[in-house]
Amino acid sequence: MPKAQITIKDIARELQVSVSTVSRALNDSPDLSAATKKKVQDYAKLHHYNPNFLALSIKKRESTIIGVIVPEVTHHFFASVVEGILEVADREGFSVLLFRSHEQYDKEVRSVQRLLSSRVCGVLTSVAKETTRYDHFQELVDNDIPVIFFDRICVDIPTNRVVIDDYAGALTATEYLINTGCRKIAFFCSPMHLEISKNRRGGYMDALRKHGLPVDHDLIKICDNYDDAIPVATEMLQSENKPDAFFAVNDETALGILHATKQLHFKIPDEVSICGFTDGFAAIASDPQLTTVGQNGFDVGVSAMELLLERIRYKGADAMLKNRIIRTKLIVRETTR
Amino acid sequence: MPKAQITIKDIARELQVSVSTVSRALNDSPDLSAATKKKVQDYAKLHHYNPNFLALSIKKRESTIIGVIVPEVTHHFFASVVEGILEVADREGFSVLLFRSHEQYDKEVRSVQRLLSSRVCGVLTSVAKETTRYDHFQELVDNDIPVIFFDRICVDIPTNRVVIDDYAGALTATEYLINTGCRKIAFFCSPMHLEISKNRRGGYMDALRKHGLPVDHDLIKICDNYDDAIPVATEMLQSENKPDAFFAVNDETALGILHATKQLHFKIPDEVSICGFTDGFAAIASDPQLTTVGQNGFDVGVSAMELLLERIRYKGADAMLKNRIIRTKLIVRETTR
DNA sequence: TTGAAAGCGCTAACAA
DNA sequence: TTGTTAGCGCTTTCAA
Repeated sequence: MPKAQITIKDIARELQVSVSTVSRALNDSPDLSAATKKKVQDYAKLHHYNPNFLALSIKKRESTIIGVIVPEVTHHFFASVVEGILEVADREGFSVLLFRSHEQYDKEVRSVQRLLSSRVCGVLTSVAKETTRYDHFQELVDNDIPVIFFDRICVDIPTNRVVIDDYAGALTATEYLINTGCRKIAFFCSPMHLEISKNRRGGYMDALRKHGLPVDHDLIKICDNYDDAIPVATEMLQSENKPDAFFAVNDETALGILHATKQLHFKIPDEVSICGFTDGFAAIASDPQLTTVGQNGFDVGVSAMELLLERIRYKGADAMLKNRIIRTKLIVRETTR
Repeated sequence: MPKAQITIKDIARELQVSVSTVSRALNDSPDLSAATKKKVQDYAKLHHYNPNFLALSIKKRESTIIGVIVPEVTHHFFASVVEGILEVADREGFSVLLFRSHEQYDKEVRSVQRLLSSRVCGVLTSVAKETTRYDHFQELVDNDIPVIFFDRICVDIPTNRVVIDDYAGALTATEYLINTGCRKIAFFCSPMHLEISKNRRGGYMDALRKHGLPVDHDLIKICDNYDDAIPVATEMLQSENKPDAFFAVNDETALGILHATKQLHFKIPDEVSICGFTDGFAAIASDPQLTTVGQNGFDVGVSAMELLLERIRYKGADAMLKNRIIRTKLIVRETTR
């Protein structure tokens, strides 16, 4: 923060009025002569006066900066969420302090620390894969800073959450696979301590049960990225217990499976069906185009931000432990029958 | 910023010492008895004291928040840049206030305004497509706030820049197409007022000239996204003047062209070669996999942030109008011979 | 080794 | 209608 920008004090001095007069004029206070007000406002505009948000925050003990921590910015889903958040924030006059945990616990803790020191008025976050303790988030709550979890939520802390309807999304997708004739459906997902993994697996399993299909645990793999998916899928496809369909926790993984399947010259979707989760641009770019469960990240961001605004504005209105569920949509393209 | 967090004043009161003692202890000042220092530090730790960055900034007249404005967070390249920035920022103790212009001039102006009010210590940005006036950026410079442009730079303002080597990238890619036998190479790019368009077109044209090929302006289109590319490419492929290669300003556009080409059943790469620019995940997901000019967004972000740190730390060291050029790398995959 | 006090930019009683 | 003043959390002279 170099060469100080112009302050109300500067204006007061130049215009030979008191700082409070300037403050009132700039805040368009009613008890002020129109002439004075105009004089000050004109001068301010002319000299590009910008209110110092830092001073304002410290004085009014409330800031207009919200903190956001995401695991990874380059993941299409999280990038969309951030865009949704920025959209609402911009409209409502808030700014966003962004952090990336890179899936690491200690980075997440450090980010929370900075957020605390920055006196943000709220935090929106999706927890890192590595994280299994939640004291840092609890500290935010203890300091009365509203926390909204989205997607990768933390069930230990009672607060607002915005989740994708993982269970329903997985159930619908799996049922679709079953209804199109698949019988041995493999499931690739993230580590099981994450709620989204539990929920998606729940949907997957219930779909199988509902249709009288056995749950084969050899068909369930912890594998959630492109590179790892290729060898894992290859091995499964060459085994005795070859699946006739794959359902993956994200598009990258599904596309890795697709790659492996094509290399082994299996017909898609006739011999092997594949379904992803997310619906990023790559799902359209692939050939055959990927069937996937679309999760609208932008809406998640918008909802999370809206929930936060409610918390900030009607703080009296107790609890407000509202949750929001964002519906998914099965987008059938070419990797399923 | 709800229920005030603990302050040095609270600590001073509880410990029956003065605020200056607390301040000194927390800053590990040498002229203080070890006992007092320890007492204060222990108390602070125990009670989760977090220094108030706002107060600090206002007092020291320097903040540790940098502003970043990108056109779009969901574009893979920009998301990578943001990650690079966050990486260095985190390591060096800075926080990032993120804005998205959504390619709109007025949003960009509003973002700069907020950055000014937030008293950030520097700004990293890539200008919106819509932007043709630069007063808002000039205002940052006028207030001695270091501005670093990356990728979509602004040549009117003398400051640091980090650019992709667009010219060389385009030249290399075009030459590769020529060397593999392509003779009628179409070029799809963004609006011409952007420097990146000029530079990439420059590389494209120079490659043609160097190899004695004519520049056919019917083969140059302003078209830079997936959806628009499909009809435009389709029409070209059905015309008399059918190109035997396409070079596009980004992967999305190249993938749109790929889609159109496949629909018309042209053999790729034998009848039609395609080359993109960026190298996002979709380039790997596509089939055939996309040949593209890889631009390392992460490195751009890292370089931009490093340049900013130099500016902040050695502000005396005059000018420092260093630029950084990030090299591209032609990644040959399956859409070229 | 410690404390008192001023001041960063701003707002909001309280006075005038 | 306007000014004076205190104070938000903190650092930093200057004194003690």
